[in-house]
Amino acid sequence: MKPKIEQDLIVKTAAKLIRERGFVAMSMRDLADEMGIKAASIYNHVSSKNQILELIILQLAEEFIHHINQLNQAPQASKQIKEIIQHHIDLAIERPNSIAVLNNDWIHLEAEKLKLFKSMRKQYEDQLRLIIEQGVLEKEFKNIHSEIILFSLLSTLRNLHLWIKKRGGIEKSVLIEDVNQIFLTGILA
Amino acid sequence: MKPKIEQDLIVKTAAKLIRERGFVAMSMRDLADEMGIKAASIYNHVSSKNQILELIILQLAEEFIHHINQLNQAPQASKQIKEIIQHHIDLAIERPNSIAVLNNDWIHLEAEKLKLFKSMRKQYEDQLRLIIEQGVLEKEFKNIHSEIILFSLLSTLRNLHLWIKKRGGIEKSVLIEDVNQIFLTGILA
DNA sequence: GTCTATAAATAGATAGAC
DNA sequence: GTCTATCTATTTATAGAC
Repeated sequence: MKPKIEQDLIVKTAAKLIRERGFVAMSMRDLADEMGIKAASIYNHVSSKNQILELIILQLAEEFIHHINQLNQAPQASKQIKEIIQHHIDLAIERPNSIAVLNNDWIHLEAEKLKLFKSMRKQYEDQLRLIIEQGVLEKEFKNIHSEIILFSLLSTLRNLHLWIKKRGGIEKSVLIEDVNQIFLTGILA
Repeated sequence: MKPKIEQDLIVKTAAKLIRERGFVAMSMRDLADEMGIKAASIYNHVSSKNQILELIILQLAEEFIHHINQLNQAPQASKQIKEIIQHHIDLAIERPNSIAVLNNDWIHLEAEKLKLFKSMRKQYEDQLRLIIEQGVLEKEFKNIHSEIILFSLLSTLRNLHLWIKKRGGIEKSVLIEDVNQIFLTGILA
C-alpha cells in the first residue's frame, strides 16, 4: 500500500471506469483487466475498493474547499463568482472523471467518510451562499432568493464536465465569458 | 405481470429506494422488504429488476418529450422557455424520485432501452436547442452560444428535485419567477 | 509485488408447494 | 399470487506459492 505512483494509476484508471459504469457496477476484476493485472494485485496498493472511491472524491473535495477559502473577500461578489466559475471550468477540463465520480457516487462512501464528504460539501455551499448574500446585500445583485441563485449556479458548474466532453469545440475563455454573462446579465438582449 | 396496480406500487417503491441507494446497490430483497413481501413475489408482477428501471425512466422521458412537442411554437422563445421551466418544476415537485433515477441510473438500462433513452434525450435537447436558437436569431436573446445556454439551463432544470427536497420553504410561483429571472435577465441589479 | 486458488457473502432469478 | 428453498453466477477480499 506504499508506492504512491502505482496507487495514483489505480485511482486514475478507476475514476475512468467508475465514470463509465458507476462505482457499484465496476468490479475489481474490471479494474484489474483495464490495467493488465489480476484483481488480487490491486490489494497490494490499496486496502479496499471503497478506499479507491475515497481517494477520488475526498481529494477533489478538498481542492474545491481550498480554492474557495483562499478567495480574496474584498472585491465585488461578481468578481468572486467569476473566479469560482473559472475554477470549476478548469477542473472540469483537467479532471472530468473525478468530478463525475464525486457527483454520482458519493452515496457509496462508507459512514465516516460519507459524513466527512457531506460536511465538506456543506462548507463549500455555505461559503458560496455567503458571497451571493453579500452581493444581494450590497445591492450588486437583484433581490432574488440567494438559495435559488446558489442552486442554479452550482447545478451548472457541477455538470460542466458532461457538456465539455460532448462539445469540446468552444474555447475555454469563451466558455468562461458566456457562463458569466448568463448568470450576471441573463440571456435577454 | 398483469395487475397494473401492484406493478405501479412496485415501481413507485423502487424509485424511492433506487434514489436513496442507486440501482445496482438496491437488491430485489431490499425492495421486497420495503414492501413487506418476499423477493420471489415481485417476479409475479415484473419480469426482471431491469424492467423496473425501464418503467421508471422511459415513462418519465416520454412525458418530457410529449410536453415539449406540444408547445405552441408561435410565441417568443422566452415564453416557451418559461413554460418549459414551469413543467420541470412541476415534475420535480410531483415525482422527485423518478427524476433522480432518470438522472443517475439511465446508464444501467440494457442495450436496446439504453439506445431508446438516448434518442429520446437527444430529441428533447434538440427541441430545446431549436427554441434557444430561434431566440438568438430573432435577436430576442443575446448572442451567446446556444449550446452554452442549453447546457446551463438544462443543468439547473434537471437538478431541481435535489434542491426542492432540501428547502421546501419557497413557494412554487416564486421559484418559477426567480429561475426565469436568473436566466432571462441575470442576477446583476 | 504478482500470481493462482479459494473463501464467504450476496446477487438475480426460478421451481414448486400451498 | 405468495411463500420456502435453491440454483447459478458474481462479488470483495485473503492465503500462500513463486
